[in-house]
Parts: sequence; structure tokens; C-alpha cells
Amino acid sequence: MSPMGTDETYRRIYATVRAIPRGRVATYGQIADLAGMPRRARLVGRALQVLEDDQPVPWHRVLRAGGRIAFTRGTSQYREQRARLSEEGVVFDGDRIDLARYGWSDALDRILWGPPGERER
DNA sequence: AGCGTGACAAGGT
DNA sequence: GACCTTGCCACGC
Repeated sequence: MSPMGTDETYRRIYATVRAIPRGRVATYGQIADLAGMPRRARLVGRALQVLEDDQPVPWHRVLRAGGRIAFTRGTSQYREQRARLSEEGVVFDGDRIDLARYGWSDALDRILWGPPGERER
């Protein structure tokens, strides 16, 4: 297996990605920041790349900074991610997603669902 | 131990 | 936005 430090790092990245709500998206850099690893966007990509299929991590909600899917258009991976996002109601504008509308932010979470602890329903 | 590669990003133009 | 440069670093060879 991989070294301990690396495993723990990936675990934290996966935990952060799991926090992205359904129907919303986040960028690689944003996940890195939230996981406490500023400037480690590439590591987030690496972590998702080695993700096992059976792990419950919504990898499809992670996009490039410009709001585009990281995979090359036309690949099966691109189509898979796009299909999953569309199924969650995320609308594409060409090959791009409007981050101002679908981007995840803690602030928006609070507006929509209230502060942690008051999220009944 | 280098070196190229890559699910990336920030900053400047 | 686009494009380019620089920073980043795990991984495979």
C-alpha cells in the first residue's frame, strides 16, 4: 500500500468531496483549500483518479476552476461525469457549468439550509 | 536520483 | 473569458 501520510491525506480529500451537496459542484482548488491543503489542487485530482469504484465519493461534483469537466470532451469518462451531473439537475452551458449558480459554498449552504444543527427536514 | 507527466490553479497580459 | 508562465508534487520509469 501507499505510505501512511499519503493515505491520510487522501482520506481527508475524500471526506471533503463527500461534503459537496447533491446538485452542486466544487473546484479542485476549492476542495484542496477546504481540506487544509492550499495549492494542492493536483493532489485532489490524483486522489480522485485512484478512487476505488466502491467508495461512496461524489467525484463527479468536482470541476476545473473554469467550470469545466477535467476530462477531454468525448471520452467515456467525460460523458459519465456529465450524465451524473445532469441527473442531479446541474445545467451545462455548452461544455461549461456556471459556478456562480451551481458552485458550492458554505455561505450558500447556510442561506439555503440554515446553520449546522438547525437543518431539520 | 533525475525527468516527464498529469482528473490543477493563481497571477499577469 | 483566453493564453502563457510559474508553482505544485505524487508517481512511474
